[in-house]
Amino acid sequence: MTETSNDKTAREGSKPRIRNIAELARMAGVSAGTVSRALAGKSLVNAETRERIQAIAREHGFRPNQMARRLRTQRTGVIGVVIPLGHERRQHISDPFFMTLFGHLADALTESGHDLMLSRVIPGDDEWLDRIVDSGMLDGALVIGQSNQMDAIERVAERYLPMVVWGSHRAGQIHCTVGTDNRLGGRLAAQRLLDQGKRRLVFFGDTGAPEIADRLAGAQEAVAACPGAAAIVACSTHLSNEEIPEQVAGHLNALGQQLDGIVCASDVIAMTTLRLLHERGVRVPQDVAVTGFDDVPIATQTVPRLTTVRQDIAGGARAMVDLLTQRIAGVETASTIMAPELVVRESA
Amino acid sequence: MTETSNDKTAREGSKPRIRNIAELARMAGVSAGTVSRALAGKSLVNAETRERIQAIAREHGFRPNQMARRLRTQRTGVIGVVIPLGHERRQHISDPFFMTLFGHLADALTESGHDLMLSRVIPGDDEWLDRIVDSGMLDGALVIGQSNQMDAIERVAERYLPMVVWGSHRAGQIHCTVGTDNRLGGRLAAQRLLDQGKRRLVFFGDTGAPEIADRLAGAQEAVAACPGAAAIVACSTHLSNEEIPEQVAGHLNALGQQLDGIVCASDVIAMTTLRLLHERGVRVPQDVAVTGFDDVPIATQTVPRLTTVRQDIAGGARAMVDLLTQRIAGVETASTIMAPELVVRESA
DNA sequence: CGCACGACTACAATCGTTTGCAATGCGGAT
DNA sequence: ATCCGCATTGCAAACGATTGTAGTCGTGCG
Repeated sequence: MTETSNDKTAREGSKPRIRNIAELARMAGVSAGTVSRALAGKSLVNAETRERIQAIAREHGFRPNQMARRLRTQRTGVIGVVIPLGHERRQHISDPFFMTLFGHLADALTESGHDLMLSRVIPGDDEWLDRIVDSGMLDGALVIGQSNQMDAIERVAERYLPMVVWGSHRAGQIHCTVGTDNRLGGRLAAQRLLDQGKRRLVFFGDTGAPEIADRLAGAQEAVAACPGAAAIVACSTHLSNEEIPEQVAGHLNALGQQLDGIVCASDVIAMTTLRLLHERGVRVPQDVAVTGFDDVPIATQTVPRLTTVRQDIAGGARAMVDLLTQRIAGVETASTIMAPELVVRESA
Repeated sequence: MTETSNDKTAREGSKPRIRNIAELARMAGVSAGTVSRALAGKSLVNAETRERIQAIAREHGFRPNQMARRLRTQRTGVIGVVIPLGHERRQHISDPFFMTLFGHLADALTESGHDLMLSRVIPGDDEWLDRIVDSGMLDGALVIGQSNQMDAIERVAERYLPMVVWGSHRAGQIHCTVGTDNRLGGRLAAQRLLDQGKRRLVFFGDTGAPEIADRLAGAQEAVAACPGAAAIVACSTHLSNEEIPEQVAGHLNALGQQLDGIVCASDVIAMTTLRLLHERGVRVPQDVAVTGFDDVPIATQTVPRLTTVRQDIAGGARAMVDLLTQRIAGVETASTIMAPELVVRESA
């Protein structure tokens, strides 16, 4: 304890902290402007002075104040990542899909030299997104999921270019999205079940979000095109972890033997469904087949392993950052729709 | 399309954008200082003028420039959340435990009126943390996991007060941590297996991180105290999702019938272990019992449901934010060690 | 020897707020 | 009538960097 204090004092004594560029300038015997240029590594300053200045800065661990720099240059290097929790107020952020996407976004942004600022918002009014993009500390915004906030997003997009949204693209929509063809994805999932001879399909998911609604629509298309298949039953199931087990259990009880295939709107829902079916002694996929959606990492570790519709999350994250970079530069980009892919494992 | 453009023009025409406080001041016929006070809702300005100014601001969607504000006030309202990826370079961020903690941190910070800036760093030199805390845009920093970077963290803690770290607390350590008593946790897990009559225990985890090393140490203690139990076998298993299946499979193959209990360093490792045991026809928990660690949400949805050591993640997040708030205010706080809790489900 | 030029470097304006202090105006008390 | 205090508001100095422009110095060439 005592030693520690001494060390600390000694260390700080040898390195009086430099507060700003002017102080460093005084120490180096030059002006503030020169220091600024030297630290930026510009060639306008004599190589020798530059080296000397950088040496002092390194020695004292000096780092120019970012706020001042950003105020002056009018660019922050910060990208806002926004997760609107419109239809899901609880722990949405722990959803593995969002987290995986978020992780890849963090990677891509870091790589392109940006910082990432997270905002989780529960939209209270219709100004929530305005507040974020007008905060004056963002070079651009990435919105993860449209939730039920299409209107607010659309309105901001009319005037704010550097924004890219993960989600569905609807005809005539102004805001730039990156997303999977959810309708096709839903169709692929349902088709797989139909191909396995299933005829009484059920859909678990919350159609309040446009992505999910599209998945259901796709599944319905597939069923409608299959003679002999019963119309698909849509069961509302929230995405939040706490509520899934209870809701899915409720659906399963209510439906009884009335089903032989389940299209789940996400892998998390599917995982819970698998467990509940197992507990009821229902064999998967023989008695009931189950498909997921997303193909998050844990989908490969379920029992049985999950047949699911894969979204290219890493590719999507890269696309979002690419598009955003262009939009920051003033280019008006078009939306990107990625093709989903059926990954057949054991559950269907 | 055409309508859209018109709408846009009309909208923008009716609301010329206000660039700064001075412009607003001119419109309101007052000085910039008054506007500043009015927008801050201070009582020094006449209630009537204040209302008028706020009305104009609202009308034009004006929001004071945060960079300037922060430069002037010398506080950013931003907390940095840092995830060092020292011993794990790949997709560590998608680890459910970190994500759950991260989500709760985001909640707690939002609630206390802070913004959150994420930095994932792969420590290349020993200055990575210095760069972050000296960036001049953070009021404080929260470090998630010590990885193998104790030294760098410790060095920064000597001079930088507003920092709180999730992880282990070692004697004489300067930096403030919040974490679980990992040694006790490891002991609880191993003891559970011993209580179930298991005698040949194995540990899966990467002891490069101090938390994990503590868990192993605890498990070893329990085994050492049990007559007739074989010394625990430690198998290095990385935390990254991609590598777990392969490594665990390798361990299981190598060990053959030599084990009847597995202490996993995380729920994710446990989940994969369960699946691989299932594929090999090994019954859990009859033939081999398995424990996890963390009690993340998915632990309740495995087959069979996972017996695990629970960390109070939500409580930990709150504690981290509380301590950080105190440290920002200049108080030197002590570390918090939370008690782990054995959650018995089906796997052990 | 003088002048022009190149290479640096100093000076000062600027970014948009916040905030201590001074100034103004008005009403009431002496 | 004078003065004091209170409630407002204006003024101007920070905050700490960046950057265009102007100035200085030494050198090479005519």
